[in-house]
Amino acid sequence: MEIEELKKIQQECAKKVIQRDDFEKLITVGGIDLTFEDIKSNPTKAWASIVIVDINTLKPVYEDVVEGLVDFPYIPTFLAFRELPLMLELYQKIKIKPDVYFIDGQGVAHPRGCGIASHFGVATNSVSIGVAKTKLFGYYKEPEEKRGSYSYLTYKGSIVGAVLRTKDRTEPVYVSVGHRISLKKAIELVLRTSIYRIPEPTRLAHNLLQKVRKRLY
DNA sequence: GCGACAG
DNA sequence: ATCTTGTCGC
Repeated sequence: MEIEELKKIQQECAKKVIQRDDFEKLITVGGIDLTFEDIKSNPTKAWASIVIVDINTLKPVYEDVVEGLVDFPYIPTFLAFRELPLMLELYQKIKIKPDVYFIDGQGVAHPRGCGIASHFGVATNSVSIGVAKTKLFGYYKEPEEKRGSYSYLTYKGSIVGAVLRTKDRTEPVYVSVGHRISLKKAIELVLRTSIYRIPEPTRLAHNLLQKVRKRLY
């Protein structure tokens, strides 16, 4: 498929994104992550996992894994075309749906307004938030060193996300609206679910995958 | 033209 | 994302 067509898909997706709170409750949070058996080869075997935690205890209440083949390469700004298919398989498989999903990567903090977190939210019509470890798009000033402080990610005068410190004196994470939630709530939720730098749902989903990849699970 | 560039 | 042990700092 041509790159231009993929751009159009992202532009259409961006039009559907809802950047305001559109949910009843926010009790369970699911973190989704992917890992690859051999990132050098294409296609490569991969696994997607989800760990759902209760917002009050931050303890897992459900976890699941799916295995599949990924044949699309990693191309900056087109991550969704590589990782979304397996995430959607996982979505279909899970017996319990969380109230909100944390997706590794950007939401609307994307050149065409539809990073993988927004793409996932729109595709499944669910509430989603993008939580990335590094920046893809936008400008910002370094937030204060204390946990909870943040600065906005901006582009051409508009706010596209936030750079949030989830732990004192630790590198911040990049939060942006995925779908059906406001940036304000997204920031609050990521902070509330963070004990370490990476919020618990995502951190646990990542840990689970490391075990799966090493056949320890 | 040059630099940046989620995972 | 992944390859990898020890090591520095809270």
